[in-house]
Amino acid sequence: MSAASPAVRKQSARDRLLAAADELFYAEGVHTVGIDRVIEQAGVAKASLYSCFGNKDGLIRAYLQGRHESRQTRILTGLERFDTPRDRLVGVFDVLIDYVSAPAYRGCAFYNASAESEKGGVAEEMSDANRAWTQELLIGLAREAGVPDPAVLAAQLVILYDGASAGARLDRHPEAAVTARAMAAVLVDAAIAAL
Amino acid sequence: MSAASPAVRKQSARDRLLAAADELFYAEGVHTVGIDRVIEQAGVAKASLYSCFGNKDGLIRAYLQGRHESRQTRILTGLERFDTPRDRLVGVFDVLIDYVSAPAYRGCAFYNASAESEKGGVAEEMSDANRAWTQELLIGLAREAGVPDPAVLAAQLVILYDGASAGARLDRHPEAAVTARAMAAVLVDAAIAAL
DNA sequence: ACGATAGCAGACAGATCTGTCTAGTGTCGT
DNA sequence: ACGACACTAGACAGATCTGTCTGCTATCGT
Repeated sequence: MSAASPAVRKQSARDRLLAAADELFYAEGVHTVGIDRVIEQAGVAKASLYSCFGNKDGLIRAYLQGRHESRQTRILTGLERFDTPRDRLVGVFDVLIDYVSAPAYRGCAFYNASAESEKGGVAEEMSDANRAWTQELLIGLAREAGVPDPAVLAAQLVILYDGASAGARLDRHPEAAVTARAMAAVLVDAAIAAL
Repeated sequence: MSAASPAVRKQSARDRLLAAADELFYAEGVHTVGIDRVIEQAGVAKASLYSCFGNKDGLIRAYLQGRHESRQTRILTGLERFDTPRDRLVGVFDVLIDYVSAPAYRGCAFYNASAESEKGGVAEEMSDANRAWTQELLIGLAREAGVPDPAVLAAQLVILYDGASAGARLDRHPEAAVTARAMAAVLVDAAIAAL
């Protein structure tokens, strides 16, 4: 009962705003969706939005930051059920298959956001951070698996990952992710066998 | 001279409009760029735009149709220098490397356009046509190469292609395409060797 | 010479978007 | 009881966007 959490009553305006932005921005695009739509769905006053996030760019940043964090936990917890580094490397694609199979899947939130933002904006910055995290995750797993050149394997897996993500989006079907998982398994096993 | 070409003088308003739209829409997004920017860059009256294309959606459709056709010729002519079906399959990735290495490269025009358009719109329709063409091209080349299952190889190459395209965009560097080409070569050779 | 066609210039309507501001409400800790 | 705080409701300004409309000009085929 410390003074740490000031508003446990229902949900702060900030949280409702973020939830609405997450849904609308992802489904229809950060530029297509206007401020009014967000505050209406969140049931929040416009002044609250600007008090919490400064401006629309701040809201977009928070939206992408939230996507980044939820993706990290989704992958990390999804990987817990696998025992070996080899299985975890391939398991990243199992998590991806789940993700792109959701009916609401509309591609990579970071790619989408930067496709409709200007060069060098918030979207690019957040996307870079997200990609760096993925790359390091894969390199770390590859190193644990003891493959000769972890960075090379990781680069190849990133291509499969991006291809699966984009393909599932454009085809509106998760098949590409299933194919990518199979390709990733072959690649990982070959790299491990090359010891 | 027949009555076939009515305006050889300089360049029709339609052509200038299309050139301006191609540049601006690709560089900044179909939704971000307004009609006024396009007509200003084209040096054309607003009424001409609406007389030529009906509305903005019509201009977007024509822009994507133009991208589709120029991509077809770029790939087809780029493939002419290769002699065997095997080399042409891998050659698709050589053409891709050239494309993503251009400083103005900003990812797949169809993905970008559909990322900022609503579901079921023009962008999706044009993207579907473009992807179907690519898939059929790869299946045809794989069949010519005599691989056991052309559709499977084509599906795998599409993933590499999409991954290279998206990766080069997000990393702002063509490296992913080079890696994808190497992966494609391994895949194609393995499929041919499996005869 | 004379329509027909294509194009230009720009005002205008109506919608929509971001961001600001005022004024008021309810809840908390003290 | 009271001040601080978070929030609400909505008007408002100013910009921007799509699309229409009027009026004018130049060129081309016949």
